Amino acid sequence: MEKENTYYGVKEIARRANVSIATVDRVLHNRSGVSEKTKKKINDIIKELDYQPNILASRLASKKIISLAVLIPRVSEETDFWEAPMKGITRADAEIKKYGILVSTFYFDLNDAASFNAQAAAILDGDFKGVLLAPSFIEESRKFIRSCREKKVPFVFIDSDVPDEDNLCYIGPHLFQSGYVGAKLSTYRLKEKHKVAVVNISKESDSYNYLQIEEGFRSYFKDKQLPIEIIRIDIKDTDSLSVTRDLTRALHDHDDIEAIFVTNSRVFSVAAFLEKNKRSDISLIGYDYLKENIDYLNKEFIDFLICHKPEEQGYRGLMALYQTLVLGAPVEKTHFMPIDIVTKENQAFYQN
Amino acid sequence: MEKENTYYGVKEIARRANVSIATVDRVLHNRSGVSEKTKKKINDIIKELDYQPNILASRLASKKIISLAVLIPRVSEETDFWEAPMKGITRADAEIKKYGILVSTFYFDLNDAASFNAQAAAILDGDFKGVLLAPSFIEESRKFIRSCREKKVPFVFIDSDVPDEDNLCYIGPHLFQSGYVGAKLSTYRLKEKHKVAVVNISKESDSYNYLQIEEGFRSYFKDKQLPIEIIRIDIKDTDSLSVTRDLTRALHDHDDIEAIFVTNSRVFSVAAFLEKNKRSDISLIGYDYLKENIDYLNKEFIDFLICHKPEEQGYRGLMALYQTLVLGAPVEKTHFMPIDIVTKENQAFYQN
DNA sequence: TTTGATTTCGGGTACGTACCCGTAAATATA
DNA sequence: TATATTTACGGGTACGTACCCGAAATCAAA
Repeated sequence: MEKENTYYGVKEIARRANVSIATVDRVLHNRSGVSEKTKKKINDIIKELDYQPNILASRLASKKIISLAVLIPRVSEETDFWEAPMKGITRADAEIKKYGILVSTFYFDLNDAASFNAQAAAILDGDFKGVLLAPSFIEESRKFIRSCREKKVPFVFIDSDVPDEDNLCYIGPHLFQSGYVGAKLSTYRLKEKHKVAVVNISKESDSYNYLQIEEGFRSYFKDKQLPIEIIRIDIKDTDSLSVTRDLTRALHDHDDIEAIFVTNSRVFSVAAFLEKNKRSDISLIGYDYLKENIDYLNKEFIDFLICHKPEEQGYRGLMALYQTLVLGAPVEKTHFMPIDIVTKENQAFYQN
Repeated sequence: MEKENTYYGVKEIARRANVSIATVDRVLHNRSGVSEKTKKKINDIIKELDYQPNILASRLASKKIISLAVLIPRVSEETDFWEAPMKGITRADAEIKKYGILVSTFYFDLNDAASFNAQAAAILDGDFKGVLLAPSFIEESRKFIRSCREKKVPFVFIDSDVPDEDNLCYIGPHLFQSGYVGAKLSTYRLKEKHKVAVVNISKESDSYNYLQIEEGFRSYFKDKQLPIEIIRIDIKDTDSLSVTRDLTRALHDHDDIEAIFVTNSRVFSVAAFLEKNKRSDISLIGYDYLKENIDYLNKEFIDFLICHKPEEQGYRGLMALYQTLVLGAPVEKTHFMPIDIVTKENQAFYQN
């Protein structure tokens, strides 16, 4: 593009190196057929001119399709949380389609690690140039990304991190600090009893994510040296009967709980319980901008929702792959999402 | 691009219409030299095929530069609020530069409407295809955008709206609801006195923006039927001596104020006052993610900052012009920004 | 030295659109 | 009717890069 005088094209490089543009092109794309001497000469000029490829021309001319795989949980009856990342992915897909990018989505069942493995295998069978994944199953994910690494396929994590991996990027919350924020929010309606509950509604009580959130939650009270008693409530069965049974027992054993902090998006089932039992005196904090949660927020049975922009995570995850594969631009290794505080008053304008 | 079988190019349209691609091109760009009969035939085929231009090819081939003007306040000694929108604008500029877009920025002084007019005139003198502006001066803005409208130059507002104008888009907060959120936040530390102050630190006490925020603030207490007494404090001179003088007087007259809501980003000067007078018992809420404000947030002299993502506004404003001028895509008339609640605990991850 | 194989290199075409310029056809004027 | 003007249309080139294929040069083997 001659619209900017400081940009040179392959023609100028070829002129200075006394070769054809075909040779310059071979060097740019690391194809064979150029002598080491010529290659060095061209690379020096590329560096000297700070050559920047014209992406429009490049993608127009190239017949290569860049296939990307997305590996995320399927939207389930229990939670439609995964609708939001998918929405972001669809948005990014529409934006980058014009560059010859083809996105394929592979869903797995959050309750079935075998489905994750099956879809991971399908991805490895295909010719994908990049992978965006939610590493819900840590060990299975490690196995999958080892294969990606061997094939030199960049991968991006969303929603949760797998520590010490060579991922291109992690885009998700800082979970410890998220729990810390939860603790602060649970103090706003504390009166005198100073007892709060941490509720984990999940088949797995000690997942890596949950532990970090709880650790952050407890740290707040320790840092502030607040005389708060924290009751941990584990609810393994996620159906509403079980939630009712377990909460009934816990609130009977601890009848002076003033606030409840739910560590994931199933806070609506606690809110339903509080509504049914006319316990609007208990402050409730949980996660995620889901329709059920918003409904209880508006009815004031939930005080705060903590949200990490899952839609934006999906969008940014795919854009990170585009940035590295198409633009050849650097990507920030870790992108922590904001820890958003959503209330009844500001929820209408929340951007997930 | 034959990568997607459902996309047809100008060649296919020409083939079906039995004309050359040059004629198709003339129709696509509304240039003269095509008979009505041929034009209709081509347009019918365009509609039938749902032809979508290849933007990469289009901008590569076109020699036209699309100039956009940005008209925003200069960063001042009083506030560097306007750094953030500029940052977003720069980011968008880098992203869309490859499409042949040239962005020029015109700054005005927030204390001098004449500077706004001078820059507006300079913009009208140039050949700009779109304008992004902060309509800080309402009447001057109306005059400017009337000229834009006559020249058929689309314009986008950020930060505040000018009602009933033919702007392409408004990207900014819903100010009434923002004040409403501020009121809710001011209740969290109310104990018994139930008296709160609304502080306006500005040369103009009745600006359109301020009035909407205060109206929202008052509406919250009215809606909840809370027995709250609201004290309005107007501070016309914005230097710290005046702030100290006016706050001292106000707190003397109302020594039972439990919370202060500042209607703009100058909340740091109230925080400085509270710090100096050891008034950590007063809850303080204000606006904007500025360094001074964050410092007082971390020292717990500010409880909450309400933020509207000014950087994102700048980014989206410019992207809206790109969308309409380059992509020919529809743009949503009003885009209300989130009303973000920033606390000491979540500020580190806030995305402005 | 001759022949065959491999490597290096460049011309040319392609991508999908933008736009210039020349030519033919249609229309207006003398 | 002849001439001048205007309109409609198409061929061709351009944009900056990607990549194929053929030719020339170099290297290795007989």
